[in-house]
Amino acid sequence: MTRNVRTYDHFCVIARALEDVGDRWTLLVIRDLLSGAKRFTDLMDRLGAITPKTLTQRLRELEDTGIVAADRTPGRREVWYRLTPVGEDLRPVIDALGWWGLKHAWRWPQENEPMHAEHLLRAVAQAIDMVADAHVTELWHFRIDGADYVIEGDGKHWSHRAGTPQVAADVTITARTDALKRLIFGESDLDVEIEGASAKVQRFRKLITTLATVVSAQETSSR
Amino acid sequence: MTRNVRTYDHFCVIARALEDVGDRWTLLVIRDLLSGAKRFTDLMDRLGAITPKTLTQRLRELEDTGIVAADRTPGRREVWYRLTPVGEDLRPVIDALGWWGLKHAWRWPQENEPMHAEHLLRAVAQAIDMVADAHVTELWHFRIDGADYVIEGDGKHWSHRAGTPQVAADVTITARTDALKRLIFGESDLDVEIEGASAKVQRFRKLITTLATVVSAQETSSR
DNA sequence: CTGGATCCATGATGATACTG
DNA sequence: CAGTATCATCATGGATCCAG
Repeated sequence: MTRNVRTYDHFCVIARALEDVGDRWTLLVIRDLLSGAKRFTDLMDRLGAITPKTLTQRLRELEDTGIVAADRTPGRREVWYRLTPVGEDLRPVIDALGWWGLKHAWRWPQENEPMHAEHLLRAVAQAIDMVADAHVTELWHFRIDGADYVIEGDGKHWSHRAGTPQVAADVTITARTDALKRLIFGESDLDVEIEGASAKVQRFRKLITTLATVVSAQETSSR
Repeated sequence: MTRNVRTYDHFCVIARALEDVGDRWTLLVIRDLLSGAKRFTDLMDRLGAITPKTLTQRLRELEDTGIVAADRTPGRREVWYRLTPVGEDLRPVIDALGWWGLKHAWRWPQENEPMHAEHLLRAVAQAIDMVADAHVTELWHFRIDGADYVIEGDGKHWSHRAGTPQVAADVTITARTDALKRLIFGESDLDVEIEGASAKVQRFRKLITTLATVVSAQETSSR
C-alpha cells in the first residue's frame, strides 16, 4: 500500500489540518460519513469517480489519524466506517465549505452528471439554513429509492442526516431521486408522495424550493 | 500553462467548493492572503516548499474563479495579489480548519522546521480565541523582523492580520521570530521588547502563552 | 531584486479488470 | 461486499535559469 506522506512542513495550524484532511477526496469521504456510518460500497456509490484503490488509501489514512473508525464484526465481511469524535469535529469545516460552495461555486447540474439524493438534500438543508427566516421546528422524513433521510430545523439551524427519524415526522416524502430533483428545482411534483398535516405540507412546499430560489438569484449576478 | 482541471462531477455544494479550493496548496495561499495582500515572493516565503510553477498555477486558477485579484500597477513590475470579496468569504473555512487543526492536528515543531511569524501569530490568536474566557478589547502590535502584525481581541473574538494598527496599540512587541517563538512557548523572554502600560503588559504576558498551554494539555491526551 | 519560465524526475491519481 | 492488481497519465517536486 503506497501511503500518501506529503507534508507541508509549516509550523501552522492550517497546514497541519490540511496534512490530515487536505488530500483529494478526503473531505468528501468525511462529508459522506458526517451523515452517518457507511460501508465501502456505500461510499463508492456516493463518491462516483473515485477508484477503489484511492478510497482504500484514504480510509487507511483517516484511520491512522483517528478521524475514522472501522467497525468489523467478527464472522461477517461487512465493514462499517464511521467518524470518531475527532472526525465529528470536522463538521464546522464541511459546513463552512458548504456555505461558501452554495454562495459562490454553485452550478446547475451538467448533462448526465451523477446526482445522489443525500447530496441534494444536504444542499437543500444548507440553502434553507442560509436564507432562513425559517426559525421553525420541523422534521421531514424522506424515503428516496428505499433509503431514509431526515431534514430537520431545530428552530435555529437546519441540518440533514441519513437514517430514519427518532421522533414522528411532520412531513413524509416518498419519491425516486429524479422525481425529488424535479420537486426541488420547482419543475413538477409528479411521482412525489407528500404526507402530513395540511399546514405542515404547505410549509414544506414553500421551503423545499429554497435551493432553486437561492441559485437562480445568484445565476443572474455571478460567474 | 498546464491547468489543473480535475473535477469531482458531483452535484454537491461541498464538491463544487473543493473543485475551486481543494487542490494542494490552494487553501494555504488563501490563508496567507486573508491576513493581507501579498506579492509573489511574499507568498513563496510563507509557503516554503511550493515551487514557483505551482504557485503561478494556483494564482491563475484563483484569478479564474474570482477568488483572487492581481493588482498590476502600470509601469511597475510589482504585482500585489489580494482576495476579492468572494475570497474573503473563505475566512470561515480557514477559521474552521484552524480550530480543528489546533484541537486535533497540532504537533510541536520538528527540528529545523521552517516557521513564519505570521503563522505563529495566527496560532496564538486562534488559541486565545478557542479557550477565551478572555472577553477583553485589546490590541497588540508585533514588529517581527521588520514586518508588522496585529493581534486583536474585540471583546468577542481574537484575530490576527498583517500590517500596522489603525489605532494606538495597548502593547507593542519587538523581536525576531526565534525570540518570539521562545516567548510564546513559555521558554524565555530574552531579546523580546515589550512596551505598554503595566496592566496591559501583564495581561499580554498571561495570554501569550495560551498556545503553549493548550498544546501541552492535548499532548498528554492525544496521539 | 521581483516574477516568473523550463526541464526532468517522481509519485499520486485515473481507468479497467479481477478476486476471496 | 470489500477490496487488489496493473498500467497509463497527470500533477507536483526539485533544480536551474532568465528577463526587466
